[in-house]
Amino acid sequence: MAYWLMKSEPDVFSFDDLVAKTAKGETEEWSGVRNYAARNNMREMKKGDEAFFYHSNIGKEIVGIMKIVEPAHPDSTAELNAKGEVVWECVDVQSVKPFPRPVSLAEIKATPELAEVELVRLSRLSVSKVSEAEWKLISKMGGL
DNA sequence: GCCAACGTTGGC
DNA sequence: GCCAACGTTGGC
Repeated sequence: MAYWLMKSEPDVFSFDDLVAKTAKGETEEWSGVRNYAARNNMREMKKGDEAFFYHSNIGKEIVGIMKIVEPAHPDSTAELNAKGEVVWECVDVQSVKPFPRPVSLAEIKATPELAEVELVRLSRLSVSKVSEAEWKLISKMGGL
């Protein structure tokens, strides 16, 4: 099983929004990603993989865990390219559980073991990889 | 509001 | 295929 981190601006779509959807038995299509590196990461995702939910701009903290319920499929919101192909893809997600204590970007940056985490190293990438060691440490910092 | 980092575009 | 110009993301 692989681990990931996905960003969203909470005033657009927050972790609470995802929790509400999941409670109703619905899934969320992680659409709108228009970056090849992020798309390639989504293509690598498998059903059952878990991902941190990060609030960018507002909060700047990891607030919970979600899971991949459907692997990458064409993004219904994406326009076709000149050849009529779908370039952009997305995965479907549901919430798993919130962090009892959100883990801020400042905290992550202040933790030497997390210096290489892609959230910090590739700050503009909206879908990034998290190693198992990083996953465990951040979960612990979040109170899980 | 500014700026660094990075991706994309387009001229050559 | 290179590179300058420009646009976007996201932290500060």
